[in-house]
Amino acid sequence: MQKAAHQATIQTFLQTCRNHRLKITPQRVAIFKKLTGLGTHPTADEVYQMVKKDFSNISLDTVNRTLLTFAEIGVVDVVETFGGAKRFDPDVSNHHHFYCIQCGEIIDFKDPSYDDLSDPENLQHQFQIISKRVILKGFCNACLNHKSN
Amino acid sequence: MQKAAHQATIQTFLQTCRNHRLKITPQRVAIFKKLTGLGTHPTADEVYQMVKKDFSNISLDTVNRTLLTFAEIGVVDVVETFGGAKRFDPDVSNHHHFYCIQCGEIIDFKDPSYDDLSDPENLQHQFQIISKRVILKGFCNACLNHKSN
DNA sequence: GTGATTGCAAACCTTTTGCACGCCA
DNA sequence: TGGCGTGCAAAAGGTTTGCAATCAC
Repeated sequence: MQKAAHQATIQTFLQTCRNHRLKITPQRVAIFKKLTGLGTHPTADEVYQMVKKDFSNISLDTVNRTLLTFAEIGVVDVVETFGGAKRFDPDVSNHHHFYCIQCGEIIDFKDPSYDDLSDPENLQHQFQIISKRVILKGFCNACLNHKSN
Repeated sequence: MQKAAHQATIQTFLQTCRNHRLKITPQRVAIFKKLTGLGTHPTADEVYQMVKKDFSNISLDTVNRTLLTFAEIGVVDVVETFGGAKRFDPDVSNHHHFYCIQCGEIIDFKDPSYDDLSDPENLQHQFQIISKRVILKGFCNACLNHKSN
């Protein structure tokens, strides 16, 4: 639950924007603030619905473009999905994902033994590996409980 | 390269259809045959383009629905993507993926040390884990070569 | 001031749905 | 024969693009 350690603060966010010559607009700040502390992996539309509460005339396009820009500068990650809309992860630290094949929820988890996987023999000489993530598939707690009812 | 071991033969495919009370139609057989031996992860439209050569009046809808049906009965997998169209994997055996963040290509690889990851402590009691896959991100060989040119 | 960014609208791509016809079991 | 599966068309959902007005620097 040490979420703070995984996510950029507003100060580092502003600095990241400056480093990339990106203008600091109210829209970008509002979107960034909504993302901090989220434990979920919202779609652009979900972010739009959240931000709209504070910023009633923001457009979905802006949210979309902003999230893609954030992904380019490393403020968010685009996470793997199995069809449907793109999903964004405000937690860019090293972690892994559990995907529920029933409800589609993506659940973050940490596991030290997954964090130091070695580079595979047959790839490491020809490919440049930047990140490694383990994806588990199965049924989440909530869906298992529904089934038994 | 022992692809044959990883994919269903036409006989087991037909049996799988029967087991699931699915009718064996020329469209389904044609789609299945195009998928066997593929080392790639085509979209529905890519499969449609391939099958159309032999089956000129098949519709994209049928290909789409067939691939979803195949996923339900375990003949193909829906693989993780980072936005864009669904991609299907005819190889349903245990393997892992390298994702090139430049060209978007998904490259299969095998790695025995990745195959026996233990279930994570904090999830295994509440979640039912069905499969584990490692996703590497980075630059593939081809993209590295383009960059240096 | 000026170039990046925004909001709007339209276009585009992919997937889903409804329906009548046809074909497999 | 009966019902599943197909092809067509339309709709829906998500993303991208072009453009004029606006805003941050």
